[in-house]
Amino acid sequence: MSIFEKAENMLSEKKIPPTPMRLLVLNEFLKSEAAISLSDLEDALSQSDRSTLYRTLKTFEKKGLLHSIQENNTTQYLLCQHCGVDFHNDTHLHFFCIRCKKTICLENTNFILPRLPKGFEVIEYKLVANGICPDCSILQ
Amino acid sequence: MSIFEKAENMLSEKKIPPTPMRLLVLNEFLKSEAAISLSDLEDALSQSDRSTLYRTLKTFEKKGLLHSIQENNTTQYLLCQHCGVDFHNDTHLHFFCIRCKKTICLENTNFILPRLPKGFEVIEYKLVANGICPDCSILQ
DNA sequence: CTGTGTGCAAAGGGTTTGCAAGTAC
DNA sequence: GTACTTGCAAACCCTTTGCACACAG
Repeated sequence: MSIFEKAENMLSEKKIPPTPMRLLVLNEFLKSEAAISLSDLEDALSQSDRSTLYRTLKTFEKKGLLHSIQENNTTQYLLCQHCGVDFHNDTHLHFFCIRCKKTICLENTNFILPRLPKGFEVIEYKLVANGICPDCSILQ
Repeated sequence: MSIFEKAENMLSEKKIPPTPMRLLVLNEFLKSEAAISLSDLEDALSQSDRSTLYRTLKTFEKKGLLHSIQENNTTQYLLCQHCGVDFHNDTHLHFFCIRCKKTICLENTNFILPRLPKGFEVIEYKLVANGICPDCSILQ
């Protein structure tokens, strides 16, 4: 299955009508290991319009294809692992490297979630650690 | 001990030279249960200059008096509990209410932190849950 | 025809910096 | 005098929206 077919499948799974623009954007996420911000996307798809990219990201997030983390004064988007429409389930840790400014998901780092005080209804967890990633650590 | 004296003590503990401006800002944090953004601070201290407030917040954060969380497209600052200069130790959960837009610390919700893959050096955790807080939940 | 997606332009908001004047040691 | 603090102004960047046009069912 090509990456293109994979993208189409992912969109239809999430009930997102596929368009060339959306396939293009989703391909960027499939190619990337790190989180992608709107600016990153503009750079990668320089011929595309910013507001279209913005709305594409919002659509993807709303439909549970992407989740977002705010760090470094921007919103960074990552592919969801186990999210549904209007339902996010990303209780794993994200890592933001203060040197290379990349954000990645750390799979297999699920937290044992604490019990919250009565009355708090959690919709979504956004768990970030920042520090220095292995690549930047080696470079000293 | 007055709130004013308390603020002075806190500043000197963190080796931050006390100025009227800084005492004013710290008082806002001592009065507030919720996180405070730069905009909030501007509203509360409307006679003060934005960049001065901005630099005050940055100084406080750097010295370990405040820590920050990014949510709702802004940086929100909260009083640290156990942080030192250039050393943050806030592994408790923060809660951002999507209705009232307030962010608070949930004390006594320390996570059992997962073991990270080799090579990742964590400087600081920023753990946020968003959802609906008890106050807003009651209001329906 | 109607709802959806896209492109262009602009507004809005938050963050950050340069510079000059003021203050403290 | 020197270092630090503050105020003013402006720049910068990211996010968001309005509107018109294109496209698909």
